[in-house]
Amino acid sequence: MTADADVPRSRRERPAKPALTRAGIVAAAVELMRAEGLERVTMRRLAQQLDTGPASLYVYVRNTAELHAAVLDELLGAVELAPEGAGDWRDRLVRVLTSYVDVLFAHPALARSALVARPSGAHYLDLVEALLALLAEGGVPRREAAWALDLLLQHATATAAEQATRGQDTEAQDDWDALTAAVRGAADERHPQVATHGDELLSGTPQQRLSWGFHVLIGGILATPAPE
Amino acid sequence: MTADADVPRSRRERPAKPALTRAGIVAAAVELMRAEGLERVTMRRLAQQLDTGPASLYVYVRNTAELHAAVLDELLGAVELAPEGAGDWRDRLVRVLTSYVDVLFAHPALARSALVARPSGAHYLDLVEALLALLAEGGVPRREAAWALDLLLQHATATAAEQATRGQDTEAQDDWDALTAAVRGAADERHPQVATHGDELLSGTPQQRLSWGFHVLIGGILATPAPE
DNA sequence: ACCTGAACACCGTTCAAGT
DNA sequence: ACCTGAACACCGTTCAAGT
Repeated sequence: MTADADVPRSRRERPAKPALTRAGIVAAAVELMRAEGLERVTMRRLAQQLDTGPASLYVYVRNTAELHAAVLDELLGAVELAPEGAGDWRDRLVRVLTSYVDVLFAHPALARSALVARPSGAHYLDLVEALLALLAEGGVPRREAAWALDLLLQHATATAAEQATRGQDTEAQDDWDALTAAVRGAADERHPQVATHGDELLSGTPQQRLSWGFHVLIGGILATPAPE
Repeated sequence: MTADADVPRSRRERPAKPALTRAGIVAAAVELMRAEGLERVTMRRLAQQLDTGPASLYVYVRNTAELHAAVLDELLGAVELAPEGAGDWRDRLVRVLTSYVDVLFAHPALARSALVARPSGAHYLDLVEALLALLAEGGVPRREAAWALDLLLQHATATAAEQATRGQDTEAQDDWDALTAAVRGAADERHPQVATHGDELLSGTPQQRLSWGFHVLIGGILATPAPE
């Protein structure tokens, strides 16, 4: 309080503009995303929020993709890496992955960016560590475990990216409608298999499919040796 | 030629501007993408190419996402649905999927859009039909086949989206460098598993990993009943 | 009825010039 | 040395007004 004495009045009207730091920028980006969604986290809007010009952000962040990656890693801090309760390594593996998907589900567009620019932040490394530990506990050999890691994370991330877009967007519903229409309308001689599988193609909840996918992968991983 | 007689000279200076049609727009979009990449296939640039204003395109295409979906379906016409040569259904399944990945590899950004807005065009339906036929041939029950379809296509599409971005972009190399640096630097007590798996995490060619992924999935699919 | 000029409301990124 | 105003080169989409 007393330190304000030598700050000019004009500067005290609003809370002092905090000095820019990478951490401050990322924190503001997270806040902005929670408030308005990732698509609003642009360099210009974020700069506005921080009471500066967009050029200033480039001192601390290489580009928009790097900014989004930093936001993602921040969120990954919420993943449950050591789920409580009983269960063998498979159950715990699925629970960690499901927690990861939950985090991505809550912030749609982030999952998409995770598919494109693979993260490499501290929280992501923690997640990798936890998953590798569970695979090791299950006796999965090192090479298979390393490759399995990518497969499991890919399934989780891609599912989040797909579902996330579907839930929110209005036009995602249009996509779905178009697909169901295409499936239903495929009862011609060109697509007999599509017609036969019609109901099954549209069946199951996202949760059921995600869970089945994880079990398919775990089963396959245990049974399929990597080359070399 | 003689039909040109009653066309004013000013209109004959350049080749007659063809009437806009959805097919014409999509064809021009494909051409533009082959020449300059998907990121250049914007409404404005495409309109310029077609010698009109961007607003005119909205008469035939709902939005940019739909345009890109139409371009993707066009390209999917090149997927090898009935690969020649011997091999059981698994081999042929992997070959169809690999052909699909090859098509996406050739046009990076398209794979990303396929993950987000699930296509529903004619060529996509042909692909689905071919995959379901192979799964049926392998004795996979209807429900499992329907769900497996999504799993297989998701793996193929996501891999293409990841790899595609990595190959081209300059900053994708930066991502990779950051990741390898993170893995190499993880030899601390916080990430012992990452350190242990260091070499394996970075091992294998994209082709080896893709192929292994398909075999993991096929094995898992055959062994994992869907719920209900 | 069909088409589109012009406008609205934005973007990312760079760099010369300031402090 | 550090920071940033202003500019460059773009976007998607809408709608009133034209033919």
